[in-house]
Amino acid sequence: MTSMIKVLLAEDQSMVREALAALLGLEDDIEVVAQVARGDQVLAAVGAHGVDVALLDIEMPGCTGIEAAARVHREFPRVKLVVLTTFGRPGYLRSAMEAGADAFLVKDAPAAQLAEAIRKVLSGERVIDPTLAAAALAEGANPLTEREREVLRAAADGSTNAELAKALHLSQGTVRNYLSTAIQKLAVRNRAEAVRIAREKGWL
Amino acid sequence: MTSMIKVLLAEDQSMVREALAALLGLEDDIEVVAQVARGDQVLAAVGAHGVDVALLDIEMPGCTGIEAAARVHREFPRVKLVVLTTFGRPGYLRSAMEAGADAFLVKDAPAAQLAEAIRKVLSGERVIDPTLAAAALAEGANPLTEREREVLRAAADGSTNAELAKALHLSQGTVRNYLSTAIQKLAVRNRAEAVRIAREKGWL
DNA sequence: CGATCCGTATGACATCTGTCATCCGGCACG
DNA sequence: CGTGCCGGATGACAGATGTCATACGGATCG
Repeated sequence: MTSMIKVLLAEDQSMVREALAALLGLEDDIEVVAQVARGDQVLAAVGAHGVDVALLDIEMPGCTGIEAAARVHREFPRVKLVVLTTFGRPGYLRSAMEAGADAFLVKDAPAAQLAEAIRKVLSGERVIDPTLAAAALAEGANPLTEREREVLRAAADGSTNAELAKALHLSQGTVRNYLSTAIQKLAVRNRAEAVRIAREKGWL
Repeated sequence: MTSMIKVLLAEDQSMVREALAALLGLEDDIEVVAQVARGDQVLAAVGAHGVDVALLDIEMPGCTGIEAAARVHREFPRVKLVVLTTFGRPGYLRSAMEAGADAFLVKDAPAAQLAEAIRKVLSGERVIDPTLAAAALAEGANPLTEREREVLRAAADGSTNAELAKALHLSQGTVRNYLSTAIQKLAVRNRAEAVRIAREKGWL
């Protein structure tokens, strides 16, 4: 072979990360040259190792894989980005694409698709599950405003209106208004459902 | 070597499952003889392949890895059980141990501990993260009654009292009473927090 | 410039939620 | 046998939540 494909692996759970490394290690044209456990370590590692492809989990401490993807895309536009996630939320796919991802894989998919996706993005292809792509398009864009998202996110842990108001420097009435509009936009009956639905769609 | 250690791998996410298989495949005394993606397929697979060790993820469709562990323990008491989970919830550890697990690992732990744990349980040892064990002991037992757990579980998706009452064949007042006592036992201020805390502790 | 949307806020109102006291029947434990 | 605890229920009450109308300043867009 002319040269190995250099891959960075970003995933917070060591066992999964090292297992994925073992999996990719079985491919004789792929070499895992760096592993990180936090989103905020991705950029530095990409710079340090001259990687060809970054494989990014979404759920990570530090920053999400999507944010990391956006940064890498800005700083190193030639590095290919594969986003890997547990949750096939259409909103995630949308954000990942906006962040410049070249492939979007769910961990439910067969392992063989991983190496395959790495080779495909390197040859300029994009890799997206067609079912997910359809779902993302069918779902439409996130209807929530930035503020509504913030309030909903803050309300997710069961905080009361008074606590939300204090935390976000808003009046209690305003908090209620935002939650009310969010509840209506999501067509649900209370904040708890709103949080759940927004999460499921990847809108939070 | 005299004989390979036969391992069953139960984990719903194909990519993770096959990656773990690749990882274990690197060990020359371990052989993954079966893989399943659902909890309710574990028992049959254990019976069919004469496995020495079953490696069980907790979060799985069909039934949880803990339930699967309990069944295997009843039917095949000589099969060693390693429970693997994303979440280091003390309540999970407790339930896993009660189900007859020999080892309890979190996916955060270094990959090397996996093969190590498999060898240790086969030699009769138990493998438990000491930090987690301490947390499980410090936390005490689940204070919620079966009914309180059920109601809380049903309330987790944001259902209203009326819906809960209908779904559980209870009066609305009774639903409120159960939620109220659960809220007090968990020392929180509303059902949303109660759900969150109970989840975190693995009491749901 | 006017229309529209966002962020913020208030007040009033209806409904939902959480608490408490109280009750019943059943079951377990000393 | 009494004393608890659990499952189940009712009614009353206070406080939290959700809805609606309305308002104002700023931004954006035609």
